[in-house]
This record gives sequence, C-alpha cells and structure tokens, in this order.
Amino acid sequence: MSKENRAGIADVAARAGVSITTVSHVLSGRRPVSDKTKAKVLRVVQELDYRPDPSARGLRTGRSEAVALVVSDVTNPFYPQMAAGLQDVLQPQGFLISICSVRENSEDLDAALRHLLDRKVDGVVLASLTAQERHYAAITDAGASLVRLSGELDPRFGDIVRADDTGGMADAVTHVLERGNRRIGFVNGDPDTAPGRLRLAGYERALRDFGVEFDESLVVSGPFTRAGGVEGAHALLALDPAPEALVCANDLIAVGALDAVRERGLSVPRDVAVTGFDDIEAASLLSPPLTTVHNPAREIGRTCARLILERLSEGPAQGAREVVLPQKLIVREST
Amino acid sequence: MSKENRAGIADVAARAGVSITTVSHVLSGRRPVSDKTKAKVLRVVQELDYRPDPSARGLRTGRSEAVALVVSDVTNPFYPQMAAGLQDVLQPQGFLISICSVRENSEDLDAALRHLLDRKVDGVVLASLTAQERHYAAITDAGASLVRLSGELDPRFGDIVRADDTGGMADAVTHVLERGNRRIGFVNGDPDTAPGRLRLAGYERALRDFGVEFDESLVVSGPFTRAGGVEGAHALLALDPAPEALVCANDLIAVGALDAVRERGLSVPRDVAVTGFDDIEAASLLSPPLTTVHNPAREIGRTCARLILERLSEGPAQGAREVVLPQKLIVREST
DNA sequence: ACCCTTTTGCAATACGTTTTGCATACGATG
DNA sequence: CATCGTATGCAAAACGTATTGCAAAAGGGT
Repeated sequence: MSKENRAGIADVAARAGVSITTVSHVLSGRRPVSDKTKAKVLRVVQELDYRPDPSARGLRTGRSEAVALVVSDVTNPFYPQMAAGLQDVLQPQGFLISICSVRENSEDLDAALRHLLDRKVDGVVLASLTAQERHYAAITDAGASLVRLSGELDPRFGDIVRADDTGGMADAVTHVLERGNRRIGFVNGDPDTAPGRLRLAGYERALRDFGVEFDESLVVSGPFTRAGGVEGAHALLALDPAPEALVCANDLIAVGALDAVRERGLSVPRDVAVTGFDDIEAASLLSPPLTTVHNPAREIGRTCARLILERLSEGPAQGAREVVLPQKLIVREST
Repeated sequence: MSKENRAGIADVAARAGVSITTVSHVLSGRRPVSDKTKAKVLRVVQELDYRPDPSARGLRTGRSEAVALVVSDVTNPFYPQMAAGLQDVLQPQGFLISICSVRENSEDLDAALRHLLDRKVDGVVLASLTAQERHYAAITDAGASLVRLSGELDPRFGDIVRADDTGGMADAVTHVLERGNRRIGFVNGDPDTAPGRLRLAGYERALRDFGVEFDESLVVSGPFTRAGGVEGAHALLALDPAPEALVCANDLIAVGALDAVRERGLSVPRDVAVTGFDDIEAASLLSPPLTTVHNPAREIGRTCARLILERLSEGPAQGAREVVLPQKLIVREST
C-alpha cells in the first residue's frame, strides 16, 4: 500500500542534475561519460535504488537478461545440477534462469521455444534429445544464443558442451585393470544411443591402451535399466571362465549387476568388481558404495553459461565451439 | 534472416477489418464482442500467428504471465519434482516458470525477490526456510500472489501448502504394527526441526491408536544423515530385548539403519523391519528396496499452481488457506 | 585567442500493448 | 417510430526505457 511510486530514469536524472540521456549512457556505457558525472549518477542510482524496468527495457531493446534451460525431464537429477551451474555464473550477472521441461516430442518443444523467444530470452541451453534443425534455427533466428548438449557441431547453430563419456569410461576400465583384473565384462545400454556408443568406445580404448585383447563375447547390450543390468550381468557371469569385473554403462545397470552378483551368491568386490557411470545419488548409498564416473553436470552448466555470456558480449559472428569436459572417476568400495 | 517482421495487433486489426480496440477486447474479453467478429478476429490471429508481445503487455499491465519458484537448493530432488507439478498446471496456461535457487541467507533471498518482482512475476512459490516476514511482505506488496511451503498461516501472507508428515509417519508405523511387530524403535533426526517434530508425533499417534504403550527408550535422535542412522540403529539394536522394527525419520537415516543391521549380522526384513521417509531415488534401488513414505512433491507443485491461479483470477481479497496433502506409504521389501 | 576533443543536453521517436470516454452504428423490442 | 441495449470505432494517453543526430558547452593544448 505504499504510495510512492518507484523511481524512474527521469527521477534519477533530475536528482543528479543531468539529462536522461546521460543517465542512460552511464548505465549502458554506450557513450563516454566523465568520471565525475558518472560517479554522481551512480550515487543517485544507489540512493533511489533505481533499477530499470525490465519490461520497458525489453520492449525497447529486444532483450531480457534471461536465459532458458530447456530439458526433457526436470526430474532427471542431472538437469537441476546443470541449472545450479547456470545460476553460479548467471545469477551474479543479473540474469534470470527459467527452466522449461518438455516431453520428448517436437510439438512441445515448438511451443516452449515460441514462448521463450516471445519473451526475448537472450540465450537457450537446449538439452532436449529430440531437438531438430528447425528448433536450432528458430532460436538463432530470433537472435538468441544457443548452446546444445548434443548433436553435431554446426557453425550456424551455436556451441556445444558435453562431457567426455569415452574418456570417463576409459578411466573406469583402466582403474579396474590396474586392480589386476584382465577379464572384464561390459554391460552396455542401448548401443544405438550416443552414450552407449561413446562409453563402449572408452571400454575398447582402455583395453587397447593397456594391451589387453578385446573379446567380443564379454560385451552385452540391453536397456539402460536395472532389469537390463540384471540380465546382462547374469549372461556374463555364466561364462566360463567368468569375468573378474563388470563395467556397466550406467549406474542403474550397475545396480542390476549388483543384484545379479548377489543372486549368484558371490560378493562384491571380492569375487567380482562392479563399476557404474553417472554417479546418481543412490550410488554412494548402495552397499557396497559404487565406484562410478561422475558427470560434471554443474561444471557443464557453468560452461554453458560462460559461452552464452561470451556470445552476448562479442556479438553473433563467430564460429561454433565444442567444449568437452572431463568426467571424474569416483572410486568407492565396489572395486 | 527473414525480412518480414512479426505481426502486431495493428496488422491483425487491419486484416480482420476491425479496430485495434476490438482485437484487444476479443483477446482480453473485457468488453462484449459479437460472436461473428470474435470468430473473424480469432481466425486472423491464427493466420498471422499473432501473439502479443510480453514486454509491451508487461509494461502496460504490470504483469508477466510468469511464476517463480524460489528454493534453497535446486539440487534437492524434491524441488524439481515440485517444479514439474507447477509446470503441469501452469505451462498449459501460458505461464513461464522460473526457478531461483538461493543460499539460505536473507541477503540472497532479498536480491532474488527484487529481481523477480522487478520482472513483475505474477506469483511466487516460496520454499526457502529462512524467509521472514519482510520477504512475504515484499511479495504481496508488489502485488504478486504468494504460496509458501512452511511457516505460520497469516491472512496477509498468502496460502500454505504442505504434506502431512504426521499422518504419513503414522501410516508407516501402523503398517509395521499390522505386520505383527510391537516393539518398534524410532530413529529420529533433529527433533527441533519441523519434520522431526511432526514425524515423531505421527509415531506416537499410531502407537496410541493401536493401543501400544509408548516407550521413551525406543526413541533416539540424531542428524538426518546416514551416519546418524547407523548410530541410532546400533543404539536401539543393542537393547534387550531388541526392537523388531526400526522406523526412521528419513531415508538417509534408514540407509544407515540398514548398514547397522547388516553389521550386526542380522537380516532385513527377517530379523528386523526398516522403514524410511521421503522416498528418495535410492530407496527403490537399495537391497532390500526400502518401504518408505512418498512425499507428494509433484502434487504439492500442482496445488501451489492452482492456488496461484485462483488468486490471480479472483483478485487479491481473500483469506489465507492451508492445504495439507496426504503422504503416501510405499510398501517395498524392507518390512 | 584558437582549434580540437571530449562531454553533455535536447527533443523526438520508437518499442507494442492496454485502456478509456465518448460517439456511432446496429438490431431488436415495445 | 421511438427507444434501448449491445457492438464497435476513434483517438489518445499511458507504460519506462534506449537511441540518435545535432548542437552547445566545457576543457586542454598550442
């Protein structure tokens, strides 16, 4: 019920004894302003607690100091971590972060992007797997910066940030090799997905680098689920000789592998070592706690934010970049 | 690079052969419009894919069709679930959802609210524990609807939505009682927190309702952590006679309890039943999968959204409401 | 005193809506 | 035909900022 209206730029100008023009230029830096008046204006801005109205500014400039994170499922704990990373960088700069969850279909994504672009978001971090070229184009055409978490690098369609799945998996396998194991089973998820492909590649690479021959019969595929892990692990453990370690393409599969090992009356890590991938919350809570590879979600978020800020300040003209962040092996008690 | 600019309300008016005024009124419904012209206008709106510019509208009306969720830690999986619930209701209505994570201190919250209110968010869902009256007041004074997840009900400060911790815990204890157990230990977290207090109350209530005498020596307190669970469970299991079941105040404590039971060479659920609270992701992945109480985070989100929508349409004048949602017992294999 | 550079002011315009009081056209009802 | 209620149009005023070309002023250096 406070009567006094918020201060506007005109109030600041009057109080500081300068023109609106000058105040605006002090704030935007688009024209040189002498240090003296600059100081005076900034002081008055403080006194009146003046903050430009985002709507008016948006109307005039077409930007909004807001960045959107578009994901396929907020519920996936990876995304909130990313969001936290975005905030780390963007919040201090005065940006607002919106999270948009879309089901994995193009229409939802279309609608969400329309909304966001109408609102003139300055940047979009796109983490939807079903995104297509037209979506990329919609974003860049609207003048927003784009950072993607997947897809092919294309100079028209913004930067890409991703974690080094192959390297991470190679680290995990190398760790198991260093523990003295040689016969190492790999329980993959769907090999037609990017993670499936890249992680398998890491497994192969680590073996090669270590001089261990790749044995096709030690690799099984299935869904990225606990059930998939149970089945895959049983198949491998039934081999003769049985593998000494089971490297799994994600943590859910590893949980299933633990189940399978237990069902066979064996013990982890004594009889067989198990590793996962992703480092979901549950990984440290299992018994034994699971050795796994931590996806640097928060750091990915930070990196996305920095790339967006760079694009925003440097203007639109620059080639696309791809940043690959290292995954980190977390050694626990399952190996 | 498309030359054609976006359609404005003037274009729609021209194409439909009516005035700007009429178009606006068709869209807002603030004046009666004949069905015939209404249809014509709406058709043109479709054809031109006209959507009012949010900045311009915001500038004029002081609202933004946006709702903010302010949380203390995006990383806590409860909040993303809530966010999903908000989206379920708000997204279809054209609202944008922003998530703001603030550290648990008043300055961060102050800054975040300033930002959000500057942007004229229509509603704020406040899930920060450190929020104080001045924060509530800032929100309502700015004309935004407020829904809180904690605190005391106050007609000036919006509605409250929360889950029925006491009832949920009572359900869990009743479940254990129905399994034939009578000597039931309670491993609490910090009893000075709201959850600690309410959940203990549920434990006591269930015993009373079942006609089992409350035994103070069966209740221990500690932090809401795995380590707290280990310690508390050991203390209770060392009693003579030992309890037949351990009811834990949250899932982390329950994980610790499972550890302790295992360390003593006992088996869950054969020798002792264990229950948790919260239904974190890990709960279903443990072995045995944990019987626990599911916090209806998504439904809480939906409810918050509905309350905000109601306030938005019905105007500001109404008393505060408190909605208490039932918790849901999830029976798994640990009991 | 002169010129040059840097700093500031002016005044106007554009951004795209919503809202309004008043006036007018239109039908239908009595 | 008079009248009344309902639909529409008109024109203009906000909303608060950013941007601008031009001109004036203020300094600084020679």
